[in-house]
Amino acid sequence: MSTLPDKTVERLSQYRRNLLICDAKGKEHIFSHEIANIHHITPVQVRRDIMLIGYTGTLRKGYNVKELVALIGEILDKPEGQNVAIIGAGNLGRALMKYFKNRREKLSVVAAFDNNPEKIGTIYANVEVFPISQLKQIISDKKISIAIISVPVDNAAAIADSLVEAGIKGILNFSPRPVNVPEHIYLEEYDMITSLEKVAYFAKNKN
Amino acid sequence: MSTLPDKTVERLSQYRRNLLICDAKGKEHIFSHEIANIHHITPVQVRRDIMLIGYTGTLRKGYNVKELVALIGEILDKPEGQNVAIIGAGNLGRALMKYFKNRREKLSVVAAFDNNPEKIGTIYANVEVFPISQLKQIISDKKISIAIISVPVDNAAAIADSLVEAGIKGILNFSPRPVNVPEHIYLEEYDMITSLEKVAYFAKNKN
DNA sequence: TTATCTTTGTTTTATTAATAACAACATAAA
DNA sequence: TTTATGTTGTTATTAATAAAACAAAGATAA
Repeated sequence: MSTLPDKTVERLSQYRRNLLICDAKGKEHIFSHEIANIHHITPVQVRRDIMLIGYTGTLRKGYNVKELVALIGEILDKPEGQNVAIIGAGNLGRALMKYFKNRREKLSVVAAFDNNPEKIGTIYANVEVFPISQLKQIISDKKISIAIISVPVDNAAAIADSLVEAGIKGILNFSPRPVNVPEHIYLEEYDMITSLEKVAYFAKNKN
Repeated sequence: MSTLPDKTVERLSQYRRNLLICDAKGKEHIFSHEIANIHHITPVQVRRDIMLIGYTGTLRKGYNVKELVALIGEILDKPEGQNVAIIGAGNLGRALMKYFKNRREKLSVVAAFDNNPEKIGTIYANVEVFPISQLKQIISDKKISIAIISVPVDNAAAIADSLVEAGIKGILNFSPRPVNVPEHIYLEEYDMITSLEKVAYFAKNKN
């Protein structure tokens, strides 16, 4: 499977989340327009995404929920799983730990890091907090390939450098300043302030 | 000014953030390629965005930092300011309160809401926590036009309904299930799980 | 049996966003 | 004075994304 479009990957993740809920409710089949309604998009978009991953529904019943979930899993997940570290155990870091706890079988938060001595050694949502000085060691020991940066903005750049050095493969940066990483590392930046300012801008002119 | 492209609005918010840092450092002028480097985009993109808001730099010195910040403010901000409420004072909610504290003159978090009796009446990052039962009253009293949803996923839909009823103009939803709001309200959804799964997908095949 | 309805899968078109190309201009250097 | 350099502002092109259009197929009902 050649790499899928960015936006399709995002939507597949979202489809799966809600398909799992449908499955838990005992729903066996689902139509493209039902999926579309949940996500505020068009049914065509849904069918196109599903086409791209090579799944085929049945004409009268739509898509088999379990099968579709399984196939999205094959596409998105790495069979042997991926381990995640959260750098920064402040409010945001802890929110993330709770969020991701037992969320996905193939994606586990296995360590957190912080500089605050009071936090080191504590366990939150099953995740132990280590000192940042041990970053490289533990990333290697625990075979961590993905990191989430949730430290204050002034520390983000240094953390990113350490992560690169430690051999991380993907970074999700929540700090509001972009970080620099080499080409071979996948970097996703998300900035809450920008999201809020965007809402403010578009809400400004609403009657 | 007709409405700007989505992505341009996002970038303007980011430009401003970093221009303010430049200004604080005493930097008076900045070139498009300097801005571009910070944000990992092309100088053309920067110039195009700046063109769209009608600002003009000088040929040899680039853009005047203070002037550009002021103009972005005129574009993004509402002159009389906008008030924000955060619904859900858990880890994520508190992270947001801290994040936005004194961040923008024209965008102030003026109330938080939660159902937990222990949290009600407490003040975090200068923001008081009110019971959700008072949502409508306080949104009206404090002239709040923007809300951030950071409650557990099962409560998000009901909160969204209340917010709509309370006359909110824009919503930023951090819960992982999309909410339904009428057309006349601006809705931005952001889902951390999707971001992480996206990083995992694209990092998966890195060597 | 035939017609109708509904839904999928896929191609075509439209929209949005990013990039490239380049003229205009000011400064500095020759 | 003339040429070279580097930057902006803007138009043109390309790429990415979403939407529309529609054929195919199977179920249902007439």
